[in-house]
Amino acid sequence: MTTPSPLSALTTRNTRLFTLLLERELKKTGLRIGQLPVLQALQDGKTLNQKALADFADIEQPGMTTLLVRMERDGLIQREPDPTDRRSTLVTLTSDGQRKSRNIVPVMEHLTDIALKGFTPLERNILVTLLERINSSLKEQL
Amino acid sequence: MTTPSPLSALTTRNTRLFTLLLERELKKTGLRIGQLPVLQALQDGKTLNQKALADFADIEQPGMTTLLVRMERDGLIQREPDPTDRRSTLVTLTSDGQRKSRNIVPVMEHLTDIALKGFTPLERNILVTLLERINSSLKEQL
DNA sequence: ATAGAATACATAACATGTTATGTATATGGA
DNA sequence: TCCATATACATAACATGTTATGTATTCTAT
Repeated sequence: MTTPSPLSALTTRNTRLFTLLLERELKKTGLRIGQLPVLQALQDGKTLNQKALADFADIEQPGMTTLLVRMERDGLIQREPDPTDRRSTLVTLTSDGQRKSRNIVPVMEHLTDIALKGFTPLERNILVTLLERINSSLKEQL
Repeated sequence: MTTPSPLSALTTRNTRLFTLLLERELKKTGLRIGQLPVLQALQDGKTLNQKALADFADIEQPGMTTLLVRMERDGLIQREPDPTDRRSTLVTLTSDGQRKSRNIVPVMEHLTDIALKGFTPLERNILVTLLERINSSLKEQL
C-alpha cells in the first residue's frame, strides 16, 4: 500500500516484508509466525498459564485460546489444569515443540543480518534509538 | 512480543502501535484499516477493477474480493460489470465512500505528528533513509 | 462467612489475510 | 479459425487477530 504517510508506509512495508520472509523460512521448520511468542515464552521447559502467554504475546485472551488449541492439535504444546487454581490452564512445550523452537533464533538472526546489510554499528544504533523514541511517543497515546 | 531480534521487534511493535491508534481514530469515521488502500486508490471518482485494487493494496485477489464484498455491503463502494471485458468488475466509490475517504489524510498526518514528536527534520530524514535501505535489502530477497 | 468484584478461560461472530482451486472470458499463435 | 494459455473473479478452508459475552473459580472487604 502507498499511504499518505511516508513514515507509517515505510514501517508497515518493512514489517510486512520481514514477516513474509520470516514466514517463508519458518515454513521449512513447520512453524507459523503466530506461534513464535508462545514457543519463546515456554523455552527451557517453562510453564505459563494462558493469560500470561496472552500478555507476553501482546494479544487478547481469546486469540491466545484459539492459537493454543491449534498448537495443541499440532503437537507443539501440552495443556493441563493448574492444580492450585482451577480456573487456570498450564501450558508447556512438547518435546517436538522444544525441538522446533530451537530453529527460531538462527532464522531471526539470519533475517536481521539480511535486513541490516551494509549497516554500520552506528547506523544500527541510530535506527534503534529513533524507533524506540517513536514507540515511546505512540505508547503514550494508548 | 519480545523477539530475539531487537530490530524486527521494534518495527513490528511500531507498526502494531500505529495500527492500533489508526484503527481507533478511524472507528470514529466508520472506516477500517483494510479499507484504506481501496479508498485511496478510488479517490476523485477513479474507477479500477478488482485485480488493479489488489495490486495497489498489495494483497492477493481473493482477499480483495472479500474486502470489496464487505465494502459494498457497507455502502462504501459500487461494483458493476466492465462492458469491455466480461471477466472484469469495475469498482467506484459511492458518495458516502468519497465523503468518508476525505477523513483519512488528516488522521494519518495527525498520527504521524504524534509518532515523530520531537524529531528534527534531520532525524526524520535519517529514519526514512535507513528504513528505505532495509526495505531495499528485504525486497531483494523476495 | 459471604456477597460482590475480579480473574481465567471458552465461545461466537466477525475482519482481514493466505493458499488452492474452479469457472468464465479473452487472447495469441499454429 | 481454434486451441492452449492467460486473466479476472469467486469460493472454500484455514490462520490469526478482534470485541462481546458467558461460566466457573478465586479473592476481598465487610
